[in-house]
Amino acid sequence: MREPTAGALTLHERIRSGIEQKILSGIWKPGDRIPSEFELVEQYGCSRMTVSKAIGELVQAGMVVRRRKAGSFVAQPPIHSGILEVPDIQTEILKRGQAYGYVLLGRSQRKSRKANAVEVDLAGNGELLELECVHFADKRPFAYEKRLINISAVPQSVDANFAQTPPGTWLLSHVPWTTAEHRISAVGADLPTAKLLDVPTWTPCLLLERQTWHDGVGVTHVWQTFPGDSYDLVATFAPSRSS
Amino acid sequence: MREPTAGALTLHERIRSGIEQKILSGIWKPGDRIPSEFELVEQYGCSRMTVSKAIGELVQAGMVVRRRKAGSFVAQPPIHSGILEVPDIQTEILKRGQAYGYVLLGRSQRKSRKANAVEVDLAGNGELLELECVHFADKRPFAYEKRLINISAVPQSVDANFAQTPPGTWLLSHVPWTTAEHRISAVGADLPTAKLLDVPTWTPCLLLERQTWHDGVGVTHVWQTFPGDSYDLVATFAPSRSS
DNA sequence: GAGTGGTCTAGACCACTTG
DNA sequence: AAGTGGTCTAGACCACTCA
Repeated sequence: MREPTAGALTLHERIRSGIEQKILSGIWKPGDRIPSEFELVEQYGCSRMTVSKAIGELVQAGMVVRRRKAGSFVAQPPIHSGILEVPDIQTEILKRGQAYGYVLLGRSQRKSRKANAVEVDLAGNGELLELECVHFADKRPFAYEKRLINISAVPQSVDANFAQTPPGTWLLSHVPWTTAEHRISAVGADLPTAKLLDVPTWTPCLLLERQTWHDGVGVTHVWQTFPGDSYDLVATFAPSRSS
Repeated sequence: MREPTAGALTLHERIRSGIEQKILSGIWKPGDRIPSEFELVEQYGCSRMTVSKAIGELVQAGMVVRRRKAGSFVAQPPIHSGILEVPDIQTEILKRGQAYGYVLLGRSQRKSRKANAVEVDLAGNGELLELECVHFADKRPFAYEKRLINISAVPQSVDANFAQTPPGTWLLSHVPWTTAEHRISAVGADLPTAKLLDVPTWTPCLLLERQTWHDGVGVTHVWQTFPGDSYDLVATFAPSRSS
């Protein structure tokens, strides 16, 4: 019993990894039921504790929820995993009790430019969708957004109606389980941005730059500019972390 | 065997919680060895699996590290738990390969002012230590910092030599396992700040405001102003989270 | 070498919740 | 009522690593 650490992975790690792959690759979607512990016990020919441990880790990672009698299910992906609350702007504004508005300024489809490191990093030399828009809270400009979408990662995006749905909101519901990197800095609003945001030129603004991946593939790269007084990013840390 | 869900906590939760309390309260300090699994088995009169599960959760939470033969130890507290990298400024600058410098501008001890919500929230109506300083990277101003310390939470701070050690660095090594809340916004540098940072007035700056607690008690509240072009906050998210 | 954690088993009973 | 997860036990063997 027990192979000599087969494949450098322990049994519960292999079980965990198997389920994780199904989820991250999108084969099992949020809300889908995963096999019951008994089914996995049969499939892997191990004891129930081992399966339970594997699933338990996925629960702690927030990828799975378990319900007695019902079974275990793929979790709804959190809004960028819940620590730094940088969610969808529409959601954020509505949560503040303000009216949300949105105007699409531009939309174009083109090849990524070799000279542009960001574009190459996002989409190689494939096709890009470029979007520009402004978000409004209670009729006042709240953020200016410029976004690139890697079309090969999200082919449906070419048919999406971004005149009605903001791209961030649309992407959230079409590409779950993403990894993201955020970069936050302070900039002065240049003339065109200032005009769009209805603030004086050179007003201090938060610039939030975010690159998103799904399954290792670049999905979108977005620049959002917020007037400094209209938006705070808040993050709370308790002593806790997993690997 | 097995009380009827005694105290609403399961056995492994009680074991976990017991150890956690010892760590969070500072009775067991980073690097200290915690009892071996066998000792805990005897102490709680349960099986080893149960103890192992409790410790395993603390490992996943990053509060404990286990080493074969040696035992299990209280982990070194992470720099504010590793997601939003807002570490100690000195560490950050040295990591960039720049020379670190620091000047203490002011230091005073006084009562917290009732009219000031931040001060009351931090220290009730107790004593405060107020510090102002500037951090330098390669001889150039990097950040202006204003800080309040709750003396009753960190009595040793009144004797600390902040002319030599920056308060952030000092606190990190004297008050581990803190909880923190960050608030990030963009502001223009006012005249005194601009002079200290050696930038033009009204330069866009990141304002990072951080309140820190230890064991439920306010420790420090700090405002750090960074010229917008000299500092980016970076945060990476993978699909994972614990409770 | 001996002590520690790491993993795993084959059971058991319980509690929840859904059908 | 039955199926599911939740917890726990009392063992076992292994692998690492410190003394």
